[in-house]
Amino acid sequence: MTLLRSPRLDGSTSRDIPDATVARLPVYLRALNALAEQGVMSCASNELAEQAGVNPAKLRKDLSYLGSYGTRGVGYDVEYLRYQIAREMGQTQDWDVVIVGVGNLGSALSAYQGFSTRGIRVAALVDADPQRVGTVVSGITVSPLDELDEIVADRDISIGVIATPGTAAQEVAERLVAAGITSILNFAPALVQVPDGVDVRKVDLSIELQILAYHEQRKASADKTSTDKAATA
Amino acid sequence: MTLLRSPRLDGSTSRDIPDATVARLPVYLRALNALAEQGVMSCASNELAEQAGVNPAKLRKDLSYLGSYGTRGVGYDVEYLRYQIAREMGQTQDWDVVIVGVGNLGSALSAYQGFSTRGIRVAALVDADPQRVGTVVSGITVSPLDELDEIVADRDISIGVIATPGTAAQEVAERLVAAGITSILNFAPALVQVPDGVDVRKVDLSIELQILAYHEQRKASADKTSTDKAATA
DNA sequence: AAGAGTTTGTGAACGCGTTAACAAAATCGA
DNA sequence: TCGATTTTGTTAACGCGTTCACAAACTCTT
Ligand SMILES: NC(=O)c1ccc[n+]([C@@H]2O[C@H](COP(=O)([O-])OP(=O)(O)OC[C@H]3O[C@@H](n4cnc5c(N)ncnc54)[C@H](O)[C@@H]3O)[C@@H](O)[C@H]2O)c1
Ligand SMILES: NC(=O)c1ccc[n+]([C@@H]2O[C@H](COP(=O)([O-])OP(=O)(O)OC[C@H]3O[C@@H](n4cnc5c(N)ncnc54)[C@H](O)[C@@H]3O)[C@@H](O)[C@H]2O)c1
Repeated sequence: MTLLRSPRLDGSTSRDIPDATVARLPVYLRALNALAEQGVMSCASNELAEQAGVNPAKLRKDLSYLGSYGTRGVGYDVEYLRYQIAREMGQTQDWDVVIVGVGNLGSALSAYQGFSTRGIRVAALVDADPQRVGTVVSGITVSPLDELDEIVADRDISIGVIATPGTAAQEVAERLVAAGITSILNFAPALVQVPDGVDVRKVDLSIELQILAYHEQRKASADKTSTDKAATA
Repeated sequence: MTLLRSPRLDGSTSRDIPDATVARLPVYLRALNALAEQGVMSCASNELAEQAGVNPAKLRKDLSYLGSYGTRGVGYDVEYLRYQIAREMGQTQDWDVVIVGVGNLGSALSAYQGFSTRGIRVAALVDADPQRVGTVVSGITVSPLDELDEIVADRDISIGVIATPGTAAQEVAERLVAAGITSILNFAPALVQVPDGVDVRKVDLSIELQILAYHEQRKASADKTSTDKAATA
């Protein structure tokens, strides 16, 4: 018998779920939604894993951290599993997000319709530029930076997005934390330091392309090597 | 003596660099640029590691995959190391990129000035919508999907970005591959299947926020638990 | 009721990435 | 020149994540 999980009254587990698993649960959720739309009521780990693009063993191991929601010899009930993952991910409620920096990227994020089906709602937009403040972007009026504290407090927002230039990122992070934000998604190419208890995730689109460029270079030089070899042979 | 690395004429190494290391090299590059701008000529692994936000041992281990570019008792020459990493990453040349899907996100990416300093150049924009084709976005005229093949061939583009809705992602990926693209950055919330030899990286912004929401939920329930305990005590 | 077939949940092995620790190699002062 | 000091490059231990493989648990057929 394992004592790693301690069940709670609401059915959720207190045991930490590995980071790698947490990052995949939304993928499973999406796969389950796709199956549900196709009218599939039940599925085996093989099918769900294929939909999600992962190894079936990995899928089963991931799900085992949540509990035992399948039936041996049968598989998983699509709707039931979907609900269990959604609950574990906190998707039974909507999470309000404030975006700081309403430039090209901030505007694109505000306009994105796909967040709502994933339990994310862009609740407020903030910018330092007086020219932008007061303008309406995707139906939301852009607020000045000064009002960050009230916005976060009034709407009980806990997640902030930094979409300002890198030079402003640290200052914005500090203001977000001071306002009560405890989770930050940072798009600026800059390291932000935050106190313990505040989560920061960074998305660096330049690096993604640089990694691809690296692999392209390797492919190119490998081609060259084999061509050279062929020429020598 | 180690035989893991086989030096080449141009000084590059043929040995595979671990994925985790490749993903950090651009971070080191950025840190070195920052130091160079401050007029720092030389630095120890400690200082560079702090700038980059990583463990010094990790930094040294990462750099050791490239070669032995430091001096014991002294540290690293900022400019020399910067060049070595840039060369390893393929940043001695510019990499042209084609963006497919010039909507909110595609437009934001096209407008981004930060790519150029990282060796990335948005060379072409493609969209399926006749309304968008022919319009000029960030100084680039949007081309129809039909012209993808010529664009990729003429400009010798090897990297493609998918910024279309998820439903179009697989089809777009196939057209990119058919056109000769061998690296894809996919922003659509969909799995794309590609032949061997084609690299795909996926950026899923919804998932980033969902992961933060998960941790928020855990913080909230942990608070609740401790409050409960305090109340019981 | 029992046996054949199916599929989950998990123990165990493996591999990759991280980190600590230290020998090797350089500088510096006497 | 030599010993003290600094800092790299690397080895070894550790931990996390992935994957295999299989017993346990379920269904279905006879
Ligand atoms: N646009 C992209 O595709 C892209 C790609 C990669 C990285 N990024 C990064 O994302 C961030 C945003 O990029 P962008 O293209 O939207 O930039 P942008 O210049 O279009 O917008 C930045 C916005 O931030 C606001 N701002 C500046 N300082 C501020 C402060 N202290 N507080 C609040 N708001 C402030 C500006 O007024 C502006 O509206 C940048 O850090 C950029 O490096 C963007
Ligand atoms: N905007 C965001 O902040 C955001 C956030 C997360 C994820 N995404 C994802 O990024 C992708 C793009 O998002 P967006 O907000 O820019 O969408 P969008 O609707 O604004 O733009 C999509 C563009 O793709 C074009 N398109 C459609 N089918 C095409 C095809 N077959 N070939 C070429 N072009 C085609 C459309 O004409 C349109 O211009 C989507 O998959 C979305 O889910 C966007």
